[in-house]
Amino acid sequence: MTFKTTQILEKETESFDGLSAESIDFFVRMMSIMGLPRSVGEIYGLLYFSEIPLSMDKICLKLGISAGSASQGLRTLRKLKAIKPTYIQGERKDHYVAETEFRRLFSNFIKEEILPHMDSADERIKRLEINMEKIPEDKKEFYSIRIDKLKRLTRAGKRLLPVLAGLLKI
Amino acid sequence: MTFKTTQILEKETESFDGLSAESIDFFVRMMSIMGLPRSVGEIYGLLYFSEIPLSMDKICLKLGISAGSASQGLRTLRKLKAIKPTYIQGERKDHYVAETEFRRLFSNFIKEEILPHMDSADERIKRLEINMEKIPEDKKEFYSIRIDKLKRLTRAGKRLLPVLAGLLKI
DNA sequence: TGCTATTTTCATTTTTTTTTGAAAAGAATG
DNA sequence: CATTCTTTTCAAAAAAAAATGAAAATAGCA
Repeated sequence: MTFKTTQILEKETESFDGLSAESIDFFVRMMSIMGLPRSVGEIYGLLYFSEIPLSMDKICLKLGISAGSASQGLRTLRKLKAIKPTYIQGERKDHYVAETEFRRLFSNFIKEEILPHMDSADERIKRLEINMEKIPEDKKEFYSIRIDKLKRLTRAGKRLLPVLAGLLKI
Repeated sequence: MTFKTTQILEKETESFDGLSAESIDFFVRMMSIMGLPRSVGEIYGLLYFSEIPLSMDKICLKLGISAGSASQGLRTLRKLKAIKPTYIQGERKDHYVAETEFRRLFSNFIKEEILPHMDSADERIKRLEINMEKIPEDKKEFYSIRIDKLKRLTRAGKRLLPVLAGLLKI
């Protein structure tokens, strides 16, 4: 007893079951902690609990999102290697399955989304040091201690974050 | 040669120097990665490079932000223990200094902002399992493998994240 | 207690982010 | 290589998040 659009004849249902709904909810929240938009979590959540690879238009249909959103979301998930394009015999459209190894997912998230910020942080610290030159001698100590802390922070971040994903055995 | 408002007579300058500007820039970006609003980064960045404790109205004045923003931002920073209220002899206003031990800062961030999400994730997983009951026997394996992965993910998160801050020696 | 200084709250406004949808670009097929 | 199917792009719309500012609440002092 599933809803079908009149325009397109589909073999699969257009709506999703309770399991998918909960899964989508789960990943929408998780991705939102990671600063990723709702649509990205929705797509991943749908794929995570799908036994078969889904095409973009099926994703739009099931989630009720626009082609633009789906295209953007799939791009983001591809970049994070959170989904895999899968060849389907005799199908023209791309089909996607979820990458379920979270270790890989987080490792890519750190590499793509966090570490680049660390590099630009380094540049900002360099500019801080340039500004230090104008500081009177007697006040330099306070500032250089603080700048040192920032340096150690970015160094620790760059070292620690990649290790973090490695500790996940999932 | 500093700008002074006509209404309020101040001993300190209202504008901030290049060092503060870079510091604010640094923390605005860092906090934004952590999902915290601009104003929070601005306040922390200002305090981080201030030799003296600052009152809320001084913060508003220096950053050009509203009282509401400052109040909200200070509340957030207090909750994260990223700033310390400091008693100043003969001053009625609260004054704040930055907590510069990043370890403590991140540890509180994880405790306050991340771990609560893990708990609600657990509840969503419970709901997933309830939905499992309606799944036909022959399809159960696929779904229970995936649910298991989610369980292990939240368990790993709850164990790993608190350790992470401990690894920082800053 | 009453007065004043300070901080918080919150409805409204502003800004930023995300989504939409239609047009453009890019494949694949016959 | 022309046609059709599919995906991407991007300006505009919608939604979400953050900031404002004035009123309310709170705290400190005489």
